[in-house]
Amino acid sequence: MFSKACEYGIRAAIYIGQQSASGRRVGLKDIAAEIDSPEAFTAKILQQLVRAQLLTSVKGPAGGFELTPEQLRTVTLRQLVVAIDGGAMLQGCALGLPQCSAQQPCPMHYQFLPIRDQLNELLRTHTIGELASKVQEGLGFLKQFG
Amino acid sequence: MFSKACEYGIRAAIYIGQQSASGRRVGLKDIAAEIDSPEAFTAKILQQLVRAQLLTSVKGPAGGFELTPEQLRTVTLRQLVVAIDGGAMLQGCALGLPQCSAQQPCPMHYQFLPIRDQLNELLRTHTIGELASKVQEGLGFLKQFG
DNA sequence: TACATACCGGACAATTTTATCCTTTAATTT
DNA sequence: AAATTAAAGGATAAAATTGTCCGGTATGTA
Repeated sequence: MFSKACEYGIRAAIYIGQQSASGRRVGLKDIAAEIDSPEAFTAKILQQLVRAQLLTSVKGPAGGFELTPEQLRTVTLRQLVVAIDGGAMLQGCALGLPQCSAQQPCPMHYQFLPIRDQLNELLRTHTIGELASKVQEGLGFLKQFG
Repeated sequence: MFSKACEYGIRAAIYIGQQSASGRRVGLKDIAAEIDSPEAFTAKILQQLVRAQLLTSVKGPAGGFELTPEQLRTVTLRQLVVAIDGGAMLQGCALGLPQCSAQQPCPMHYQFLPIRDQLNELLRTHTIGELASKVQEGLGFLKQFG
Protein backbone atom coordinates (compact mmCIF):
# COMPACT_ATOMS: atom_id res chain seq x y z
CA MET A 1 0.00 0.00 0.00
CA PHE A 2 2.51 2.56 1.21
CA SER A 3 6.28 2.55 0.77
CA LYS A 4 8.51 1.42 3.62
CA ALA A 5 9.60 5.02 4.02
CA CYS A 6 5.98 6.04 4.44
CA GLU A 7 5.26 3.30 6.96
CA TYR A 8 8.26 4.32 9.04
CA GLY A 9 7.36 7.97 8.70
CA ILE A 10 3.81 7.47 9.93
CA ARG A 11 4.82 5.25 12.84
CA ALA A 12 7.56 7.70 13.80
CA ALA A 13 5.22 10.68 13.64
CA ILE A 14 2.69 8.93 15.84
CA TYR A 15 5.33 7.99 18.39
CA ILE A 16 6.74 11.49 18.44
CA GLY A 17 3.20 12.77 18.82
CA GLN A 18 2.49 10.46 21.70
CA GLN A 19 5.58 11.67 23.56
CA SER A 20 4.97 15.31 22.65
CA ALA A 21 1.49 15.06 24.12
CA SER A 22 3.22 14.18 27.40
CA GLY A 23 5.68 17.02 26.99
CA ARG A 24 8.61 14.81 26.05
CA ARG A 25 10.92 15.53 23.16
CA VAL A 26 12.43 12.38 21.65
CA GLY A 27 15.68 11.57 19.87
CA LEU A 28 16.26 9.54 16.76
CA LYS A 29 17.67 6.53 18.57
CA ASP A 30 14.67 6.33 20.85
CA ILE A 31 12.26 6.68 17.94
CA ALA A 32 13.88 3.97 15.85
CA ALA A 33 13.89 1.62 18.82
CA GLU A 34 10.26 2.27 19.68
CA ILE A 35 8.88 1.81 16.17
CA ASP A 36 11.38 -0.86 15.15
CA SER A 37 12.87 0.88 12.14
CA PRO A 38 16.38 1.37 10.74
CA GLU A 39 17.85 4.41 12.46
CA ALA A 40 19.68 6.15 9.64
CA PHE A 41 16.87 5.60 7.17
CA THR A 42 14.35 6.92 9.65
CA ALA A 43 16.49 10.02 10.06
CA LYS A 44 16.17 10.77 6.35
CA ILE A 45 12.42 10.46 6.47
CA LEU A 46 12.12 12.67 9.54
CA GLN A 47 14.22 15.30 7.77
CA GLN A 48 11.66 15.30 4.97
CA LEU A 49 8.82 15.71 7.41
CA VAL A 50 10.57 18.54 9.23
CA ARG A 51 11.18 20.32 5.92
CA ALA A 52 7.49 19.85 5.12
CA GLN A 53 6.77 21.41 8.53
CA LEU A 54 4.74 18.43 9.62
CA LEU A 55 6.95 18.02 12.65
CA THR A 56 9.59 20.03 14.49
CA SER A 57 13.21 19.30 15.35
CA VAL A 58 15.63 20.84 17.80
CA LYS A 59 19.39 20.37 17.61
CA GLY A 60 21.86 20.01 20.42
CA PRO A 61 21.68 18.52 23.89
CA ALA A 62 18.15 17.67 24.99
CA GLY A 63 17.17 18.23 21.39
CA GLY A 64 15.19 15.86 19.25
CA PHE A 65 11.85 15.72 17.50
CA GLU A 66 8.46 16.91 18.65
CA LEU A 67 5.06 17.98 17.46
CA THR A 68 3.75 21.35 18.50
CA PRO A 69 0.22 21.38 19.92
CA GLU A 70 -0.95 22.77 16.62
CA GLN A 71 0.83 20.06 14.63
CA LEU A 72 -0.69 17.43 16.90
CA ARG A 73 -4.11 18.84 16.24
CA THR A 74 -3.88 19.59 12.54
CA VAL A 75 -1.37 17.32 10.79
CA THR A 76 -3.19 14.47 9.09
CA LEU A 77 -2.11 11.07 7.92
CA ARG A 78 -2.77 12.28 4.43
CA GLN A 79 -0.22 15.07 4.75
CA LEU A 80 2.40 12.56 5.85
CA VAL A 81 1.65 10.24 2.95
CA VAL A 82 1.75 13.04 0.40
CA ALA A 83 4.99 14.41 1.84
CA ILE A 84 6.71 11.03 1.60
CA ASP A 85 5.10 9.05 -1.22
CA GLY A 86 3.62 11.88 -3.23
CA GLY A 87 0.05 12.07 -4.41
CA ALA A 88 0.29 9.41 -7.13
CA MET A 89 -1.03 6.53 -5.05
CA LEU A 90 -3.96 8.66 -3.86
CA GLN A 91 -4.97 9.76 -7.33
CA GLY A 92 -3.38 7.61 -10.04
CA CYS A 93 -5.13 4.92 -12.06
CA ALA A 94 -5.13 1.43 -10.56
CA LEU A 95 -4.18 -0.02 -13.93
CA GLY A 96 -1.50 2.57 -14.56
CA LEU A 97 -3.14 4.61 -17.32
CA PRO A 98 -1.51 8.04 -17.35
CA GLN A 99 -4.77 9.92 -17.93
CA CYS A 100 -7.50 7.66 -16.62
CA SER A 101 -10.74 9.61 -16.18
CA ALA A 102 -14.41 9.58 -17.12
CA GLN A 103 -13.34 10.59 -20.65
CA GLN A 104 -11.28 7.44 -21.12
CA PRO A 105 -11.69 5.28 -18.05
CA CYS A 106 -9.79 2.06 -17.49
CA PRO A 107 -12.09 -0.96 -17.13
CA MET A 108 -11.93 -0.72 -13.35
CA HIS A 109 -12.18 3.04 -13.07
CA TYR A 110 -15.67 3.34 -11.59
CA GLN A 111 -15.21 0.35 -9.32
CA PHE A 112 -12.01 1.69 -7.83
CA LEU A 113 -13.22 5.23 -7.42
CA PRO A 114 -15.30 4.73 -4.23
CA ILE A 115 -12.53 2.74 -2.60
CA ARG A 116 -9.95 5.35 -3.34
CA ASP A 117 -12.32 8.04 -2.13
CA GLN A 118 -12.78 6.22 1.14
CA LEU A 119 -9.04 5.85 1.51
CA ASN A 120 -8.52 9.54 0.92
CA GLU A 121 -11.25 10.38 3.38
CA LEU A 122 -9.72 8.06 5.95
CA LEU A 123 -6.31 9.65 5.65
CA ARG A 124 -7.73 13.15 5.59
CA THR A 125 -9.79 12.74 8.76
CA HIS A 126 -7.18 11.25 11.09
CA THR A 127 -4.69 13.51 12.80
CA ILE A 128 -1.43 12.47 14.37
CA GLY A 129 -2.69 13.64 17.73
CA GLU A 130 -5.70 11.39 17.53
CA LEU A 131 -3.65 8.34 16.62
CA ALA A 132 -1.09 9.18 19.29
CA SER A 133 -3.86 9.17 21.89
CA LYS A 134 -4.91 5.74 20.78
CA VAL A 135 -1.38 4.45 21.29
CA GLN A 136 -1.19 6.22 24.62
CA GLU A 137 -4.35 4.44 25.76
CA GLY A 138 -2.97 1.07 24.75
CA LEU A 139 -5.51 0.69 21.96
CA GLY A 140 -2.91 0.77 19.20
CA PHE A 141 0.70 -0.35 18.75
CA LEU A 142 3.64 0.90 16.72
CA LYS A 143 5.71 -2.25 16.88
CA GLN A 144 5.28 -5.83 17.87
CA PHE A 145 5.71 -6.80 21.53
CA GLY A 146 5.92 -10.19 23.14
CA MET B 1 -1.30 0.62 -5.50
CA PHE B 2 -0.02 -2.20 -7.68
CA SER B 3 3.46 -2.66 -9.09
CA LYS B 4 4.17 -1.73 -12.70
CA ALA B 5 4.46 -5.42 -13.47
CA CYS B 6 0.99 -5.96 -12.08
CA GLU B 7 -0.50 -3.07 -14.01
CA TYR B 8 0.97 -4.36 -17.27
CA GLY B 9 -0.11 -7.90 -16.42
CA ILE B 10 -3.72 -6.92 -15.80
CA ARG B 11 -3.95 -4.73 -18.88
CA ALA B 12 -2.36 -7.47 -21.00
CA ALA B 13 -4.68 -10.14 -19.64
CA ILE B 14 -7.72 -8.02 -20.39
CA TYR B 15 -6.53 -7.32 -23.92
CA ILE B 16 -5.77 -10.98 -24.56
CA GLY B 17 -9.19 -11.80 -23.15
CA GLN B 18 -10.90 -9.32 -25.40
CA GLN B 19 -9.26 -10.84 -28.46
CA SER B 20 -9.82 -14.40 -27.29
CA ALA B 21 -13.52 -13.67 -26.92
CA SER B 22 -13.47 -12.91 -30.63
CA GLY B 23 -11.48 -16.04 -31.39
CA ARG B 24 -8.23 -14.24 -32.03
CA ARG B 25 -4.91 -15.33 -30.61
CA VAL B 26 -2.48 -12.43 -30.09
CA GLY B 27 1.28 -12.08 -30.13
CA LEU B 28 3.55 -10.26 -27.73
CA LYS B 29 4.28 -7.37 -30.07
CA ASP B 30 0.59 -6.74 -30.62
CA ILE B 31 -0.13 -6.89 -26.91
CA ALA B 32 2.63 -4.48 -25.94
CA ALA B 33 1.50 -2.03 -28.61
CA GLU B 34 -2.14 -2.20 -27.59
CA ILE B 35 -1.59 -1.71 -23.88
CA ASP B 36 1.39 0.61 -24.26
CA SER B 37 3.93 -1.42 -22.28
CA PRO B 38 7.61 -2.38 -22.73
CA GLU B 39 7.66 -5.51 -24.86
CA ALA B 40 10.38 -7.59 -23.20
CA PHE B 41 9.21 -6.78 -19.71
CA THR B 42 5.65 -7.65 -20.64
CA ALA B 43 6.91 -11.00 -21.95
CA LYS B 44 8.32 -11.84 -18.50
CA ILE B 45 5.04 -11.06 -16.82
CA LEU B 46 3.04 -13.09 -19.30
CA GLN B 47 5.37 -16.04 -18.68
CA GLN B 48 4.51 -15.82 -15.01
CA LEU B 49 0.81 -15.78 -15.75
CA VAL B 50 1.12 -18.74 -18.12
CA ARG B 51 3.00 -20.72 -15.45
CA ALA B 52 0.24 -19.83 -12.98
CA GLN B 53 -2.21 -21.15 -15.60
CA LEU B 54 -4.12 -17.90 -15.67
CA LEU B 55 -3.62 -17.67 -19.40
CA THR B 56 -2.46 -19.92 -22.22
CA SER B 57 0.36 -19.62 -24.73
CA VAL B 58 1.09 -21.37 -28.00
CA LYS B 59 4.50 -21.37 -29.64
CA GLY B 60 5.37 -21.23 -33.29
CA PRO B 61 3.78 -19.55 -36.31
CA ALA B 62 0.29 -18.27 -35.63
CA GLY B 63 1.08 -18.83 -31.98
CA GLY B 64 0.62 -16.31 -29.23
CA PHE B 65 -1.41 -15.82 -26.08
CA GLU B 66 -5.04 -16.56 -25.43
CA LEU B 67 -7.57 -17.24 -22.71
CA THR B 68 -9.64 -20.38 -22.88
CA PRO B 69 -13.38 -19.91 -22.43
CA GLU B 70 -12.97 -21.28 -18.93
CA GLN B 71 -10.13 -18.88 -18.13
CA LEU B 72 -12.21 -16.00 -19.45
CA ARG B 73 -15.04 -17.00 -17.19
CA THR B 74 -13.15 -17.92 -14.02
CA VAL B 75 -9.85 -16.04 -13.79
CA THR B 76 -10.27 -13.05 -11.50
CA LEU B 77 -8.35 -9.84 -11.09
CA ARG B 78 -7.38 -11.08 -7.67
CA GLN B 79 -5.66 -14.15 -9.11
CA LEU B 80 -3.61 -11.93 -11.40
CA VAL B 81 -2.60 -9.64 -8.57
CA VAL B 82 -1.63 -12.52 -6.30
CA ALA B 83 0.34 -14.22 -9.08
CA ILE B 84 2.36 -11.09 -9.80
CA ASP B 85 2.55 -9.03 -6.60
CA GLY B 86 1.88 -11.72 -4.04
CA GLY B 87 -0.69 -11.50 -1.29
CA ALA B 88 1.17 -9.00 0.93
CA MET B 89 -0.63 -5.91 -0.33
CA LEU B 90 -4.00 -7.62 0.09
CA GLN B 91 -3.37 -8.68 3.65
CA GLY B 92 -0.44 -6.81 5.20
CA CYS B 93 -0.67 -3.99 7.72
CA ALA B 94 -0.97 -0.48 6.29
CA LEU B 95 1.65 0.74 8.75
CA GLY B 96 3.97 -2.19 8.10
CA LEU B 97 3.62 -4.08 11.38
CA PRO B 98 4.61 -7.69 10.72
CA GLN B 99 1.83 -9.18 12.87
CA CYS B 100 -0.88 -6.55 12.96
CA SER B 101 -4.14 -8.04 14.19
CA ALA B 102 -6.85 -7.60 16.80
CA GLN B 103 -4.35 -8.86 19.41
CA GLN B 104 -1.94 -6.00 18.72
CA PRO B 105 -3.52 -3.70 16.15
CA CYS B 106 -1.75 -0.73 14.63
CA PRO B 107 -3.54 2.56 15.34
CA MET B 108 -5.27 2.41 11.95
CA HIS B 109 -6.08 -1.28 11.93
CA TYR B 110 -9.85 -1.11 12.33
CA GLN B 111 -10.18 1.86 10.04
CA PHE B 112 -8.29 0.18 7.22
CA LEU B 113 -9.98 -3.18 7.51
CA PRO B 114 -13.22 -2.32 5.72
CA ILE B 115 -11.34 -0.63 2.90
CA ARG B 116 -9.04 -3.58 2.41
CA ASP B 117 -12.02 -5.92 2.54
CA GLN B 118 -13.75 -3.94 -0.16
CA LEU B 119 -10.62 -4.01 -2.28
CA ASN B 120 -10.35 -7.77 -1.90
CA GLU B 121 -14.00 -8.19 -2.74
CA LEU B 122 -13.61 -5.97 -5.77
CA LEU B 123 -10.70 -7.99 -7.11
CA ARG B 124 -12.35 -11.27 -6.29
CA THR B 125 -15.60 -10.55 -8.08
CA HIS B 126 -14.28 -9.28 -11.40
CA THR B 127 -13.22 -11.76 -14.06
CA ILE B 128 -11.00 -11.08 -17.03
CA GLY B 129 -13.89 -11.98 -19.31
CA GLU B 130 -16.12 -9.39 -17.76
CA LEU B 131 -13.51 -6.64 -18.05
CA ALA B 132 -12.68 -7.71 -21.60
CA SER B 133 -16.35 -7.25 -22.53
CA LYS B 134 -16.29 -3.77 -21.14
CA VAL B 135 -13.31 -2.90 -23.33
CA GLN B 136 -14.97 -4.56 -26.32
CA GLU B 137 -18.02 -2.38 -25.81
CA GLY B 138 -15.94 0.75 -25.71
CA LEU B 139 -16.73 1.37 -22.04
CA GLY B 140 -13.18 0.86 -20.89
CA PHE B 141 -9.69 1.52 -22.26
CA LEU B 142 -6.30 -0.14 -21.86
CA LYS B 143 -4.21 2.75 -23.10
CA GLN B 144 -4.62 6.40 -23.84
CA PHE B 145 -5.87 7.40 -27.28
CA GLY B 146 -6.08 10.80 -28.93
C1' DT C 1 14.00 -31.91 -43.75
C1' DA C 2 14.67 -27.16 -43.81
C1' DC C 3 12.95 -22.90 -42.46
C1' DA C 4 10.37 -19.39 -40.33
C1' DT C 5 7.71 -17.94 -36.35
C1' DA C 6 6.94 -16.91 -31.63
C1' DC C 7 7.18 -18.06 -26.82
C1' DC C 8 10.75 -19.56 -23.03
C1' DG C 9 14.57 -18.85 -20.11
C1' DG C 10 18.78 -17.05 -18.49
C1' DA C 11 21.90 -13.37 -18.09
C1' DC C 12 22.52 -8.72 -17.80
C1' DA C 13 21.66 -3.54 -17.26
C1' DA C 14 19.27 0.60 -15.53
C1' DT C 15 16.54 2.73 -12.17
C1' DT C 16 14.31 3.28 -7.82
C1' DT C 17 13.93 2.22 -3.15
C1' DT C 18 15.97 1.08 1.01
C1' DA C 19 19.70 1.59 4.03
C1' DT C 20 24.33 3.05 6.00
C1' DC C 21 28.25 6.06 7.09
C1' DC C 22 30.52 10.21 7.98
C1' DT C 23 31.15 15.13 8.11
C1' DT C 24 28.99 19.52 9.09
C1' DT C 25 25.99 22.55 11.59
C1' DA C 26 23.46 24.21 15.44
C1' DA C 27 22.51 24.38 20.32
C1' DT C 28 23.45 23.48 25.21
C1' DT C 29 26.54 22.90 29.09
C1' DT C 30 30.75 23.41 31.46
C1' DA D 1 35.59 29.47 24.64
C1' DA D 2 35.65 24.50 24.57
C1' DA D 3 33.41 20.37 24.74
C1' DT D 4 29.35 17.75 24.10
C1' DT D 5 25.02 16.58 22.10
C1' DA D 6 21.91 15.72 18.36
C1' DA D 7 19.90 16.73 13.96
C1' DA D 8 21.16 18.01 8.84
C1' DG D 9 23.21 16.81 4.70
C1' DG D 10 26.13 14.48 1.36
C1' DA D 11 28.18 10.41 -0.45
C1' DT D 12 27.85 5.73 -0.94
C1' DA D 13 26.12 0.93 -0.86
C1' DA D 14 22.75 -2.87 -1.04
C1' DA D 15 18.49 -4.66 -2.61
C1' DA D 16 14.37 -4.71 -5.26
C1' DT D 17 12.03 -3.40 -9.29
C1' DT D 18 11.91 -2.39 -13.96
C1' DG D 19 13.66 -3.18 -18.33
C1' DT D 20 16.67 -5.32 -22.31
C1' DC D 21 19.06 -8.83 -25.04
C1' DC D 22 19.91 -13.15 -26.96
C1' DG D 23 20.21 -18.05 -27.64
C1' DG D 24 17.15 -22.09 -26.99
C1' DT D 25 12.90 -24.62 -27.80
C1' DA D 26 8.58 -25.85 -29.68
C1' DT D 27 5.40 -25.50 -33.59
C1' DG D 28 3.68 -24.90 -38.08
C1' DT D 29 4.73 -24.57 -43.21
C1' DA D 30 7.04 -25.40 -47.61
